[in-house]
Amino acid sequence: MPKSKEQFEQIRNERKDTILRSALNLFVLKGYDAVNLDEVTKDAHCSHGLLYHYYKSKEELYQGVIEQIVYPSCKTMVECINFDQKAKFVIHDLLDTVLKVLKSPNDEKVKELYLLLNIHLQKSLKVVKKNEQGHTFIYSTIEDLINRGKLEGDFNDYSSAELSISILSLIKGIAFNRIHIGYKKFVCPHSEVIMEMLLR
Amino acid sequence: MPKSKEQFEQIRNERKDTILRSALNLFVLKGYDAVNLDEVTKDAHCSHGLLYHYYKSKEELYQGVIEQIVYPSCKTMVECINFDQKAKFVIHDLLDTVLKVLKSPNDEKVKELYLLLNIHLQKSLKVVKKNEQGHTFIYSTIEDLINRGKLEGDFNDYSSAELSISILSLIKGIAFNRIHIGYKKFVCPHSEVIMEMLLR
Amino acid sequence: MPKSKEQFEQIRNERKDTILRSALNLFVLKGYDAVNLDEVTKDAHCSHGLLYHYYKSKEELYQGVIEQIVYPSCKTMVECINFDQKAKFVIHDLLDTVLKVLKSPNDEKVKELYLLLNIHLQKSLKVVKKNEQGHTFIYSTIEDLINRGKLEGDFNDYSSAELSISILSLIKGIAFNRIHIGYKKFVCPHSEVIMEMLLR
Amino acid sequence: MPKSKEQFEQIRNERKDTILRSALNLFVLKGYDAVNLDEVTKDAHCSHGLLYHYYKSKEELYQGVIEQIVYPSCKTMVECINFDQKAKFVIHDLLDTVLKVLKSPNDEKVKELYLLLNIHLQKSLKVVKKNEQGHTFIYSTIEDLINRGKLEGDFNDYSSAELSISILSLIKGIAFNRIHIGYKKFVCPHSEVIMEMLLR
DNA sequence: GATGAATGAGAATTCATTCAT
DNA sequence: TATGAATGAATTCTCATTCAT
Repeated sequence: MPKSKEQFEQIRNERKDTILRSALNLFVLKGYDAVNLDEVTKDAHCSHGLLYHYYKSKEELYQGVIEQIVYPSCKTMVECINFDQKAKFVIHDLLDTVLKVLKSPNDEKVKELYLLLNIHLQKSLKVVKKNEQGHTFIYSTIEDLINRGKLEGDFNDYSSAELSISILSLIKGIAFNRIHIGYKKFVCPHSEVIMEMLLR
Repeated sequence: MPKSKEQFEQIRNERKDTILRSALNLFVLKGYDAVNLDEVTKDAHCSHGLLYHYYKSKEELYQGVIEQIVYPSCKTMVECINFDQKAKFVIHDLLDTVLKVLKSPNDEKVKELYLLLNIHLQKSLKVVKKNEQGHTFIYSTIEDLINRGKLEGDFNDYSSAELSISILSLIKGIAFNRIHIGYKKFVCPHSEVIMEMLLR
Repeated sequence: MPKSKEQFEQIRNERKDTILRSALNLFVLKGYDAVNLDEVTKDAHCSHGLLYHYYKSKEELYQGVIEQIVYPSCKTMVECINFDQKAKFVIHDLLDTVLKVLKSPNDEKVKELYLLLNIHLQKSLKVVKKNEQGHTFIYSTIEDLINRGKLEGDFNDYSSAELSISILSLIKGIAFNRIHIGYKKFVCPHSEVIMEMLLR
Repeated sequence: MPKSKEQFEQIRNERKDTILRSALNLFVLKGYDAVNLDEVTKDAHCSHGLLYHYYKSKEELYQGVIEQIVYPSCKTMVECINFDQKAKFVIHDLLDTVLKVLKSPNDEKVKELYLLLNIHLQKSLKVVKKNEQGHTFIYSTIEDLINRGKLEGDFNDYSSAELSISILSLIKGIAFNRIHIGYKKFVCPHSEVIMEMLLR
């Protein structure tokens, strides 16, 4: 008697998730090109065949990581933020959310965030091209918030583009440190330090 | 008419330099692993044989890039800074120097700076291990300056480690943008914006 | 209400037939090596497990196609021909039978015929080796008929081997066209044209 | 002192030719899909790397075989035919040329001819798509000749399409036999037998 | 009888590196 | 010094086949 559709579905999802987790981990630590699929299959305790059963190529595996893990997870992170407050509080909350993740010992979350901020490192990959808008979306969201904050009289007069780039560059750099230095040695700036760049 | 020793020496150096330049360019744009030496030789208009005549391996080529181009060039950038002023002026000058490079259309200099800030991306390479101190040296230099600035009463009370990491992360992130967005679209923050994080 | 043995038997046979049909179709269109069993299972709406339940290997599947479908079907085609007439009428009838199949829009029959004529394309397969006699049987049947036709004074004096090879090569080639050009564009020669090669 | 351009060119061409010859041979005998590149490299006494140095993929190798060997060779075969005679003589000459090749013990030429007539077996390959016109060109050339022959009063009244397809199918089938049966057992029809189909 | 996840050997492809000249 | 052909190990990817249920 064959398994029910639901049973198969579950097996599939669990296996795919294991594979994606291993892949995420390695992609973050070594970079797309330096990862070889042997490592991934070993880490995920599966055969090459199975990996290719689920993902047609290395590139699709990367895409799976981004779309199945990174995006949903990062969406959840942001969802609890109230965008109806004054802009300075929104940005402060965003920074706090991000820094909280980075300060936590939960490497999984950190890696997801890192990858979100650094997908475009692999410029030649389709997923990346496909989501370039996604990336500019983040930028313009921040920029809009900064503009709002200026109208609300809280932020200084430097150009919003300049300020948003500074904020995001900073976060990206910090995430990078967190990954490559590790939880223990990592020193995390307070959100207030960063807010200094914006506040008048 | 046989060439003199000096002439040979010069040809040698010019060829090596061409190769290093091509390599630098590609390493920055694609990352160490994604670069294949065929591209390098094509870009440098030389044969595989010649490349291997000068550099024993891909890794040594990378090392050559770092030690023959990146370090000397970055040293020069910093040399004109007067470290005897008050710390806040030193840091301001440093930021100005860096931002000036990033704002200029001179991609060569930008790439050198970018690589300086991101060598440690290739953790497995010998050069990188060898120069980890180099990297920590940059951090501690900044941290020392910040400590001095605090004593001089100019900087706020956030931990110096935190502040130096913020500053460097920020610069790294900005350099990244400059590289991947290109000269034309690049928006560069003023050093004053960055100084806001430090000043009380 | 449990199914009776006959019902099971029927389900079995229907399933096997669906699989063989899909396989036949793909083998004809793409050739043995280019077919992968995934396509077959998808086309036949069955699982890998089931396919392997019925046929122990790709090769046995091919064999099944030949022995369960191609041979019986082609036997039937020929059965209605009266071999007691004069040879020239037998050959004419054979040609007409074959050309009628090729001219009809019934792709199934066309494919069966095509495979009959081209089994030996897959020289390494067991079925093919096993049935090489089958193939030479066709040749010698034609050759015998031609010999008879000569004695009956109807055919010209070219060697029978030569003539039988010509006839069969021609049919094979036409069948090939029918398959790869499709029903609509296919132009079919009249049996009389072909008979011209034989008649004195 | 490096080799001169001409020397390199010659080495290249010799090696490429060896590889193409091995490939041609195997493609003809086993079919595109059944050939594995290991056999090719072994047969050509070269490494995988070298094969890929010259041909970017299995498909390009096939293309090389067609364009570098098959086409030029077949062009040469046809070139010595005088197209200014009466159509029936042109066709007769064409048939003679082809049959002469097939009857000769020179397998190389036979294989080239075989591949010319059967490229379209690999429908999915680019070369084949690209040269579909090439194939229809052959058909229409023959058809035109037959039309001319009709006007000249030499050929019968069956449709030219039908006649040209018959002629070509026949040749294709005979070539097939020659390849798979081998020089020794091969029985070749006289061009006169074939002409019977056309002549009134 | 039936399912589709899982395997692994083997095929295609890439690329750092060597070598003869 | 300089060339580019040549290598082969490593990597990506495919697919016939097995297996637990």
